Amino acid sequence: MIADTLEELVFTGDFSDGDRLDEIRLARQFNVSRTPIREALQRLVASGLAVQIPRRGVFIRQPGLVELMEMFETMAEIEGVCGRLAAHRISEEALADLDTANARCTEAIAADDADGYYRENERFHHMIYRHAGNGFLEQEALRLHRRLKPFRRMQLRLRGRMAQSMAEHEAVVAALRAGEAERAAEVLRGHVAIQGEKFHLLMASLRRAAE
Amino acid sequence: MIADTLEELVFTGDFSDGDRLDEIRLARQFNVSRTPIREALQRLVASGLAVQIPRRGVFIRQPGLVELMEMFETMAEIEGVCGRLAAHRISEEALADLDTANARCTEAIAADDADGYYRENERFHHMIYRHAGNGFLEQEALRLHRRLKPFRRMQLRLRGRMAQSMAEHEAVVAALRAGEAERAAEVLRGHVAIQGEKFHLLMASLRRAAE
DNA sequence: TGGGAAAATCTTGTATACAAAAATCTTGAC
DNA sequence: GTCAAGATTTTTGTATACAAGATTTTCCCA
Repeated sequence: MIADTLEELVFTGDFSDGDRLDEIRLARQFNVSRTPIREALQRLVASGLAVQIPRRGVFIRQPGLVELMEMFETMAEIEGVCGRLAAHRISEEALADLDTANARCTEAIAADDADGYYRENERFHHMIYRHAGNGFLEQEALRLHRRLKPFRRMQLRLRGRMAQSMAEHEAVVAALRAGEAERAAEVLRGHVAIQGEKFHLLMASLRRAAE
Repeated sequence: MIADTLEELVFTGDFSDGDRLDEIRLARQFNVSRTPIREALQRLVASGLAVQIPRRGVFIRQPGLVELMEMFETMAEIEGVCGRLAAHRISEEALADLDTANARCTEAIAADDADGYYRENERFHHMIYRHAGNGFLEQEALRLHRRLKPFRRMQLRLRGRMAQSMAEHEAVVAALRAGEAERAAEVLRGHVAIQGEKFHLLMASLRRAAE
């Protein structure tokens, strides 16, 4: 529970890169002893959100731009794999569910409801992972998806990105429905890879604005 | 350090599925207090080798056959991805290194040196991960590779498997050298997928022998 | 004799105390 | 005034004590 709260704090940017997570201070903050804090910190380290330097403490570690791009590329490849497998394994009902999610996405765009859009978008991707028909792969995909969540949301703010994303979703469903595995893989891979590129773009423009 | 030892014990089969890892007993065994044992157990849980049930303890959790097959399939897909990326990104020197590793593998087969074969085989795969040119993907590949290690070794015992595996390795290098990304991906995927199938075969025959 | 409730025991989870290592501060010499 | 060595403080890592929940045992009654 404490680990989740700390994770939230890292994601929401309350901690910045290189900050030391002081056990005693956190213990006071959460009104517990150091022991549960240490367990929470170990979880953060295990999930890659922090690094532990022996006898020095644990430091939060925000991924740099290059690492983020690597993570987006990996996510794109994994989604591609899920798409290729799903093309062979997905059921008719599941395809209908994907259509439903997409319809709700379109509604959300019309209503200018970014949160709603994001929620249904997430459902869409989770369904693809699920219907790859490989529970282990699904878990790995979910893990990485979750890790990239705060960064993925940012690029959705770009003008016209939501509509573009929707079109890509529909191409994915079309390929899956046709059972065209390689096309499904390629479309999904591109759909995620472009998120990484858009994110990169966003960061570059932000950096330029800061100067 | 204790976590590594425990991991070893799990891999070498000193613990079987569902065993409870008694903190007090382990503490006595390692001559330390419960605190470091608890930290080690948390690591095992984080790496998926054990599950923790609150107020009940942590239990070791060997993956069942279906999960293992899922893991092999995932590994095959990830290696395929590494191969596809590496086909575009690998250097001439690295290709030469792959050849060297393969040559050593052949020698090891001639000398009937299973350990040596396995060591060079591992180097081969690690190099492919490395030259996919994506540090994050590399780490993920290494993680899964490591997790599957004890099971991968088993299938190498099958008669003729080492020679077959070697031929596949050479096909991989040929595709990489030609820069044929899709072929490299397919060959590598097949190379790992067949390991899963062989492993399945082995388990089935072992089960039949037990009856 | 079987079933169930209560007590005893065991085990996890948390707090705290202590040891060792790292970081910081102080003091002295040049 | 600056640098370095030693002392002090801070901080992590480990041991131990205690609390709360889970399990087992025991005992009573039908």
